[in-house]
Amino acid sequence: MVPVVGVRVLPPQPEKTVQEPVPKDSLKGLNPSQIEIVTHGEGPLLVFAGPGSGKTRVIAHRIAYLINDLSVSPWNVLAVTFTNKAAAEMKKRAADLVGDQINGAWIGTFHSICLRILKIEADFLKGYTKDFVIYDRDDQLSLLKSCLKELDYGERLFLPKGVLSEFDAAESRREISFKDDFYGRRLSELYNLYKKELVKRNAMTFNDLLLQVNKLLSENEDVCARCQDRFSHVLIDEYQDSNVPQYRFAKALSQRHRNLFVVGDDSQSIYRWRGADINNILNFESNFSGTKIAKLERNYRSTSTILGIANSVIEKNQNRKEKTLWTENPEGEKALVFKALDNADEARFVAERISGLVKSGDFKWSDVAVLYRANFQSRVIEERLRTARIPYGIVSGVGFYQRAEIKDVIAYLRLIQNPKDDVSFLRIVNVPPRKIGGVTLRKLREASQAGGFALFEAAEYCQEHDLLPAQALRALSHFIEIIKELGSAAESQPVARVIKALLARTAYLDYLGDDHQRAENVKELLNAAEGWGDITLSDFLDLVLLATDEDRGDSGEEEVSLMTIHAAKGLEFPAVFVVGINDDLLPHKRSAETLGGLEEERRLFYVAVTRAKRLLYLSYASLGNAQGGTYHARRSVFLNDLPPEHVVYESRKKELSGRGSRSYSDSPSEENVYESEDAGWSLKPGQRVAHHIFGPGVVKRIEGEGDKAVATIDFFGSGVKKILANFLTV
DNA sequence: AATACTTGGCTTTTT
DNA sequence: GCCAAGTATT
Repeated sequence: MVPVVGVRVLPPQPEKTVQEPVPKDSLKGLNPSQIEIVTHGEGPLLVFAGPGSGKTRVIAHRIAYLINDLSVSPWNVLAVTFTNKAAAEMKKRAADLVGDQINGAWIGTFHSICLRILKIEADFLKGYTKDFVIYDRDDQLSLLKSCLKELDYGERLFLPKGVLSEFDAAESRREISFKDDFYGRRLSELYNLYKKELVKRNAMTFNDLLLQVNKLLSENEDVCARCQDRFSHVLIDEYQDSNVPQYRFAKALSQRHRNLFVVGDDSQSIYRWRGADINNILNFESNFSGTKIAKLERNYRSTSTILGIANSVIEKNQNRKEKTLWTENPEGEKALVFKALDNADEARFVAERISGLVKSGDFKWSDVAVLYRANFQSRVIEERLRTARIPYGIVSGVGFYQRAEIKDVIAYLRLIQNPKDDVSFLRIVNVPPRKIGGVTLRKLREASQAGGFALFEAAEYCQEHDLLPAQALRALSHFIEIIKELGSAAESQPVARVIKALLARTAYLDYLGDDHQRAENVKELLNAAEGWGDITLSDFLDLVLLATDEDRGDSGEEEVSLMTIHAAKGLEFPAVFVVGINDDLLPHKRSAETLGGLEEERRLFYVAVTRAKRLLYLSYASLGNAQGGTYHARRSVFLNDLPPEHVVYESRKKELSGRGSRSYSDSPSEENVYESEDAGWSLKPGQRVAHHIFGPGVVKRIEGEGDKAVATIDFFGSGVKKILANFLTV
């Protein structure tokens, strides 16, 4: 019952506005710091909300407070999140407090909000019509591939995936630009072509939704004023995950009324690799003058033991806002650190313990989660859980809308709505097979380039002017006919009818043959369309293209959840196993390549630890096996940061008949043997060391101590480099 | 259009 | 060392 640390620092209370502070329902069940936040007056507010501190609750209550207590019209409220799931949750929680009024407010993801704005203001868009479609990653890749073909750069230098991530990186920077070197200039040329082609196809990428709105807001005063007036109160969740365009969007919208309410936790910022900029939250104060700051540090989720571990893990990071989680929850069990012989042994440990937990009667399968750094790690675990007959489910994987059969149907719908969509055209022109092959397509492409129109238009042209062999023409005419027919159906009928007609007309389900799962998926899509009632094709596409698998994680199924740590963010489980806490894996070896990479990995570990409510198991293998052979694996440096009083160490003894033979010790002394073996801080000049990327070398100089020691190493072959001692093998 | 062979990549992934 | 995607071959 002892709080870990009880000191909370709140800034001086902002002066209360004229509104009467009479607590209504909107403040019911909140603690004092939460109330202070919910009843914040005017101006920007930044809330640092630790894990399990009631973050969603605070946002929902804030919305309710604005509407119920301050009589703000729901119409003036904008609440933004990153995922559909979070948006749905927020809306539901707010609806519980304000009822139907919530439907007046805009609550959604950055992308869905931007899409709505763009559709409303479509007249002011340059180059686009309001029928524009959204390209997902696969669509972008196939477009990019055709651009690469057109420019015909050197073979292997420009891999579509790599180029696309360069583009993503560029678009999340302050200015979209590339280096002025051989590679950069070409990238830039490629980028311009790619963007031009997107406009030509009347298609936007996910990024474009943000960029185009920002462009409108900055270039069109009327649109900007309309938006600013409309959204007098802007709320943003998970602010630490925002990127530069998202920050600009928030800034532009809130410029007039300055009521920007953001909630986040810099310690849970784990998405830098996809553009999130932790500085958005760290520099919020300087970006928005007059900012008030609040912290939510009381945790309602975990035992004080787990929080003690979490606190001491994250404390090692330099680039963070100081905060300390505390709780009035019981102390709970100590966390178990398990040293396994290898991955298989680790999996065995996990399976054994899960069985034990469930046998004890205190836990259901669904109370347990197994978390790992990288997807491939699930394989060994799965194998073991299967043999142990433990039901499990993998969270994530391919989303519903990513599946080939779903994308096919959607490609039909998109082409019907937007005949300029070449990517969709190419996807389905010969699906199901209708004898339109490479030769015909090449001719079509030539015609489209010569005449400056889209492939579908080129097909129509060829049809009218008899420009192709009779056989190809027949196949093509058939296809054109289907699309046109469905197009006119779409004008008067709801999507469900259109999809039905489309399936019938193309015999798509026959094409899938006896693959029942895939046929089921298509029927599921049809069900979804029917569920939306009289929705139009265009609205349906918008919904579907921004949708993801709903409810991940808590599927309600009676099974153990397996997922990456990234996928686990925002979730909680009574018992959590974090596996593979080895150097090179967590922290991942590639994290050493970027400045601040190690800190992000530590935040990832922090996120993993804070998912646990009651029991926490941390395991690692002493023998790794990856890419072929086995190798000597080191335990993660992060395990050095666990407070001794909160953990218990166990390891599997070698070569004892296996089953249940473990050594047990109450102190980490046994582990310390490994620590001194593994740790990088016993380095001396002249010593030979090795680095996983740069290979063997000799230590020249040491600066700093312990974790932060930096060694200057002369690598055989790759020259002199400065390396964090932690990343070296003695 | 289906099949065998080659090649490359191998952290995390939402919208 | 394994898998997926792309290419060549029939």
